[in-house]
Amino acid sequence: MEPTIKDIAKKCGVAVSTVSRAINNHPDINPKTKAEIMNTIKEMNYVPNNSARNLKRIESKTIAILVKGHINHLFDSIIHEIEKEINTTKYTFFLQHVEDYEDEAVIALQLIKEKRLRGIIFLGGFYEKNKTRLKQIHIPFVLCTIAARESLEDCVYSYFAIDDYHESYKVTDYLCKLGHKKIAILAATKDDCSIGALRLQGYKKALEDNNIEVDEGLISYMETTIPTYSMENGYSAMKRLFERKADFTAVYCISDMQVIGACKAIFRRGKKIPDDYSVAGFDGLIDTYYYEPSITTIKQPVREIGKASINALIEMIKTKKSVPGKVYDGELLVRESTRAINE
Amino acid sequence: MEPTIKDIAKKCGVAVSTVSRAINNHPDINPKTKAEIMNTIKEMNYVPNNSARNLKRIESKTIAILVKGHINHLFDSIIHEIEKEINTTKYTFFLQHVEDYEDEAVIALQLIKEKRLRGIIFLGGFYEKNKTRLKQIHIPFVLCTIAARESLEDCVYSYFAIDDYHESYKVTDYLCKLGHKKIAILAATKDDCSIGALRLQGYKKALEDNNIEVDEGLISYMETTIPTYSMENGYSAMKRLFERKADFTAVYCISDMQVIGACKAIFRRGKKIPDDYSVAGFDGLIDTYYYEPSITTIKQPVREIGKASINALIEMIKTKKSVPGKVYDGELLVRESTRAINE
DNA sequence: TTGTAAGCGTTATCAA
DNA sequence: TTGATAACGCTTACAA
Repeated sequence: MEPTIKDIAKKCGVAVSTVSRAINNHPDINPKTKAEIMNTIKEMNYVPNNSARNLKRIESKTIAILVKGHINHLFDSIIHEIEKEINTTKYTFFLQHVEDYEDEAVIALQLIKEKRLRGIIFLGGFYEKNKTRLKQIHIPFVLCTIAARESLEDCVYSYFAIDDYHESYKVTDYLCKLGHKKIAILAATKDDCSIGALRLQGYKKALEDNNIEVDEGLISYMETTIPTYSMENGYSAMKRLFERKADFTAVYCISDMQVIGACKAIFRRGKKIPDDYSVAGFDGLIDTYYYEPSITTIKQPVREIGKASINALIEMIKTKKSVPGKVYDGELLVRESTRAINE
Repeated sequence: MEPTIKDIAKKCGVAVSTVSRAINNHPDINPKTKAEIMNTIKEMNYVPNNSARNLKRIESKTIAILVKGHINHLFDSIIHEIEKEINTTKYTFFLQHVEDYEDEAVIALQLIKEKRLRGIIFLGGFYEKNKTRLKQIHIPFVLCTIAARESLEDCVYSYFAIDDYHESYKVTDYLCKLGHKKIAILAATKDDCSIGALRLQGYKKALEDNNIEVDEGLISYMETTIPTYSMENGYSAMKRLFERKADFTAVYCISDMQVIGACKAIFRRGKKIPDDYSVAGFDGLIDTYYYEPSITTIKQPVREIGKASINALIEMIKTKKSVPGKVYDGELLVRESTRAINE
């Protein structure tokens, strides 16, 4: 049987409260007793039961980061920033992945109880729907890379993200200004109603403003049977574009993972980038920098978003008041995969 | 204040035990009472406190996967397999990331207490050191992608991994057989004493067996200031190789992330792959398939390793007896980045 | 500086 | 089918 605090107390001939004081670094304890206790703790391999601790403790200093969806380089960078920033404070944090089909608000609610959380950062996910659940969260939270469109009256929260619509407009417009008239897009799934939809709308508006008619034949949607926003999906979408003999001189992919798959599909067809096709992505992942040719993309300001998120959260924990959110500008990274066209 | 089980009981005019029966799907409860209880639970937004549950519960059906280090596509694939497999059983699992500087055994010990774990899968990390801690783990565990060299007498455990030394030998030997005599390697950090060291040893042995002298000038170690096994590190290591005017016709990188960085460094220098340099990686990540040119690498059998790991764990939970581990063969994926050389 | 004892929110045992 | 009640392992007043 695993030793408990009682076993330690008994072995040391002290009360459990004394042992508790020892492990929690309370000041009012004889250093000698403490040393002795710590010793037998090591000896007996005692590990305090966290459930019991959490149950009893009034408040922790813990922050949770809930990450929606699977591995994602973009989030990875943001998490890295948050981590760096958090380590300069007295707070600790932990990561929790939330599957695509799970409701992040429900998980959050559970975690709040279980860990006595002080705050939460939501990375990805959401988009309008679970507002009701969100409202039940009575501790401060930040929506990170999620532009909160409606306001949540009773919540203490904030948000930091780019404007997906606007940034998408930006790349597409850049492609137009390069002289491209036939610009294909690798979009999200057809029924997407989150960032995928926003990015598609931005593309359409840019075309429109450049007097180019939107051609449904140049829109290739993600397959639902392949992991979303993956290289595989980009490859497949590109291939389908070719198969239906679509006529275009540039492709814009709404994510950097897709764009890499798309490039490969182009190469496989014996075509060159940017000579035959100009290609652009979205997110600013390092992968596009290392690809050959390096790929033009929109860089999300991950450092700023990460930093702002955690700082706002800590501020809100202190003041118990919402902090105004912020929408950031993305940066168009012009690289080797796009070129001007003259017809 | 958050509602507790007591509040629900009071509101429904029943005892707490009845509420408990309702939320835990016990058979001995009147469906009508249950329905009523579930209703007010929803109404009051009651969420059971997991800490209290874990504290009281005798046994869970929970398995933990402890992942060492940061995001890693290789682990991602394995986790995916484990997940699929676990979902066919009555067990549930959760992922926990362990920072490079944390001791996975310590975390495991805590988790066992806190969550009443039935089993653990360790993904990455370890390598000899924390044997003492490991021995304290009295529930079944699997070392995944970690070849356990010594045996842990009192533990119920298993391991599934490739033979890093042997596989590394395999790629290097392939390069030799292609006619390359001057083969550089992008290795791990100089002080590495885990898979990085094993892969370096395999490289050396292969050269030796092919009557090629190991040239320290052709070994480029990872920088400790850059994230390990990253594209950045590969790029940097490759650049340093060029800067010191190393003479070689092939480069072997001990990980697929590094190899992508290395390729870029080669392109930046105006050289071609495989015309000027043959390039090979290690791990079999999908990224190398989508790169242009596609990159020769050693594919780890992630499906098999993932499946075997979880199946062995469940077997061990049942029988309380260790299951023999297995060392898998990697597969040499010959692609476009390597070519024969004639001098 | 230390000990006693109450209680955190559950589940499990037993009796009704 | 239900209810009362004793744990689970810990922290924390309060008393000594």
